[in-house]
Parts: sequence; structure tokens; C-alpha cells
Amino acid sequence: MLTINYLKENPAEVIERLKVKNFDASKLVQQVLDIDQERRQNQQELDSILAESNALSKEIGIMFKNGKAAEANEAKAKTGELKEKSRLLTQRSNEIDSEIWKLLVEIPNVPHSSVPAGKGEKENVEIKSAGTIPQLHKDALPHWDLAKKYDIIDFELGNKLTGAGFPVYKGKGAKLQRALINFFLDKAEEAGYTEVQPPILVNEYSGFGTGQLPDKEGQMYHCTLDNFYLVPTAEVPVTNIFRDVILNAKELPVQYTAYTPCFRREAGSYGKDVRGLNRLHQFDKVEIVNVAHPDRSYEVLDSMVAYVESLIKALGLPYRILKLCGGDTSFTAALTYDFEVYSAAQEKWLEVSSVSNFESYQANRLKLRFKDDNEKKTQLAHTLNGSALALPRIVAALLENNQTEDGIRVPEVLAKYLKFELID
RNA sequence: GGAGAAAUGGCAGAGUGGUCGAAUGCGGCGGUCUUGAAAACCGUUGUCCUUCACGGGACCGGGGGUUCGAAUCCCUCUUUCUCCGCCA
Repeated sequence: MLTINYLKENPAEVIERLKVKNFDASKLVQQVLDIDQERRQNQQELDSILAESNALSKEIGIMFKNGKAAEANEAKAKTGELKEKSRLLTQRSNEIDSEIWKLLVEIPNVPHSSVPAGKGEKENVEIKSAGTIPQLHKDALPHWDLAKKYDIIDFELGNKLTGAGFPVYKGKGAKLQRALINFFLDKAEEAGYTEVQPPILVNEYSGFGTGQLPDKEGQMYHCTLDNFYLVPTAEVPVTNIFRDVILNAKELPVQYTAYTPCFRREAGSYGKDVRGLNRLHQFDKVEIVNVAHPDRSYEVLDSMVAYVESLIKALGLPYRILKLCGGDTSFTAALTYDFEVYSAAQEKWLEVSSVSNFESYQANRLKLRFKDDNEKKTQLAHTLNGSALALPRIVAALLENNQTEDGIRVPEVLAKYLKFELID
């Protein structure tokens, strides 16, 4: 969430820039400012009451020590009124805090000044397009048919075990998954990321920290008995490693990578785009997470974009990079680049990565701060993350684009992870 | 799952109702000394809210309570450790 101080200092700017996200913040911002005014006044009153009562208690203690019990008991009588006052002020203070909190979580992150206005996908700006779209032979098949033909992914079986959107990878299909995960993790390590294996169930504090809760509750699978959520992305557990943490400025940027399965309910998204691997309830993904100094977070974002691009290039897939418009940029992000690869048999661009700078929006929820050795104050850090990469659509594109009459060629970079060059 | 013990500052570890935000040691930072380093010595060393500032307030695992006053007493939750049971 945005900090109150930021809202207080730049109310007009916040309102103006949120229009790019098609969000009218004017009312919310005003409400926050009004309540904050009250909060401060309330706090001051409470503090002075407490100061008075602290002083009185101290005096009473000294009186008892000096054997002046009668005086002490007299003084005690005076405390009743102070207690009642402080009780009321404390109660009001709690109410105010929760009111402010409710308002703040409803205000989206302010988009970066370079984010174009726009309502949806169509207004996203293509900033780069590269690679060659392959000419497929005339009997070329979409990946779901290839999966069946070579018996590498079984959608019906997953349907039997769990339900739609939970495929079973078999034989060379399973090995391809494993190879991709290892390839992505090894590359991330080379790029300076530390590998972590986080839990894939998280508590509600973690869900809140990265912004999935409270508003996107319905996107996650919820284990109600223990109140845990299945992670929709490794971003959640990995970023929450830094919840309530104060880093030393020298440690920045911190770079973590993790492979996890990801679980998404995808409620309400049935229909045309969900065939085969295009949209699943469970999928594998390697994520990269950065915690950066505010002054350098956009450099870090650029480096992440370059890194993700290098992965897609290495796999030999045609791709394009989009800068998302305001309407498509998520609630919590300030700036997002999407990567899409071209899946030649479906003749479709598939989103395989989303790289975002959240600036201090998540950090404020997480209380993730850093401190310079020679500075007294702590400062909120910036958080960034990106898929590097999500497997299913990469697999879909690889299968479709690399199909030949003899079988499906496997990218050369995976050679050291696989004992075969052809899926046949 | 059952029984018991514990949770204090970066770490270790005092503190069982009153000037305790908290002794002491280690570590960190600054300094003296040194050609440099070590040792020794001196100083400093948590977070948050509020205030232009002085100052004030909150925090000793989380929440609640008792009391004029709580790190200290009570309730509750969480976590850790030990023992038993179960188990990959």
C-alpha cells in the first residue's frame, strides 16, 4: 500500500496518475487525509494523558517508598479519570487505525510516469519483437494433439485424478519439465540469484504482504482447516522472506530465485483460451525476486527484462516484449513488462513472463526496509519480481514450433539436461 | 496427539510489581595509541508514532486482563526445547 506520508505530500499527483489505471482515487485520498488529521490529534491527546498518568504513577511509587501511604492513596484517587480518558482515546485510536488501513488497501499502486494510459491488452505497447516464426509443415498440430500423439502429457488422466487444469506429464514430457526447471535455475544462479526452496503453503500474513489478500482471495486455493493458502506464485513466499526485515544498504540488491509449483483457481476464466497448456490450475514456474534500493530499482527492472529475454532467446522462441498500459498493470505494480512467445500451431501469442517493479508498495505492507550505515532513518526498499520462466506455455510453444515430421526437436541448451534430442 | 519447560536488544544472558528501553559480556560503529594491524582503553550502538524543535508516547513472542504502576502477576494464542506416542 501507499504510505500516508506519500499521500499527504502528493495527493494531487496520486489522483492524477491513478487515472492512468482508470482508478478514481480522489474520494479515498481525501478520506485518508481527513482521518489522518484526526489520528494525529487523537494521538497527541492520548500521549499527553499517558505522560500525566505515568508521572503520577511514578510519584505514587516514591510516596509508598517513603512511607507516605496516606498521600499515595489520595493520589491514586486522581488516576481514575485519567484511566477512563486514556481508555477512550486508545479505543478511538484503534478504530482510526483500522479505518485508515481499510482505505489504504483499496488504493492501487501509482503507475510509473512512463506507463501509457489504456483500458486493456490492446493498448499495451510493444517495445520489442524478435525471433523468427517457424513455417510449420502442413500437418502441424497444436500442442494438445502433439501431447497425445507422443504420449507426453495426459490431460484426461489429470482430470481423473484431480480435475481440469491439472495435467499429468509423462515420460519425455516429465523429463522436459525437469530439464527446463534445472535450466532456468542454473541460469538464474549464473546471473547472481540465490536459489531458495520455500514452502508452497503460506499463511494469511504472507498473502497480505505481497498483495494477494485481501482483494484477490478467490484466486488462491485455501486450506480452511489450517488457514493456509497454496501459493499462486513463488513471489509470495520468497518476497515474504523479507517481511519485517531491515536490511543493510550494502546488501542491496538482494536476488533470490525459486522454483515452485503454482496454484491458481482461475475462477471465471473458462472458454477459448484454456485449451491444453494455455491456462492451468497447477503449473511450474521459476521466479526471480529482487529487493533493490529505491534509486536503482528501475535499473534492476531493466536487468531483469534483459535476463528473461536471454532465456527465451536461448530456447529459440519468437517473442515480443510489451509494456503494459495502465489498465492492464496490476493493482500492486508500478510498471510491468510482459513477455509473450509465439505458439505457431495455435497461431497465438502466449504470455510466459511478467516482470514488475512494485516500488515500495509491497515493502510498505511487508515492513521491508533498509538502512545506510551513516543514516539514522530506515527507508522502504523496492521489490521486484518476474517469471523466469513459467513452464506450460513455454512447453506449448516448444512443442508446436519445433515439431517436424520425425518428432519434436528439443532446444540445444537443454542437451545437458536431457538424454534425448527428439520427442518421438 | 499427551506431559513438562521456555520465549528479553544483532547474539549470549541478567532482571519476579515501582526512576527498566532494560545490567553484563560478545559483536558492530567511532576514537585514542600504532608505520600498519592486533591488544588495551574511551565513547557509541533497537524499532515505531508525534513535534519546526525541546520534548512526549508505544514496544521485553502475539493478543487480552489485574494494578495508581507490569519485562515481572493472571488468561489465551503462537513458537521452541525435553520426554512419551505416532510417522516419511
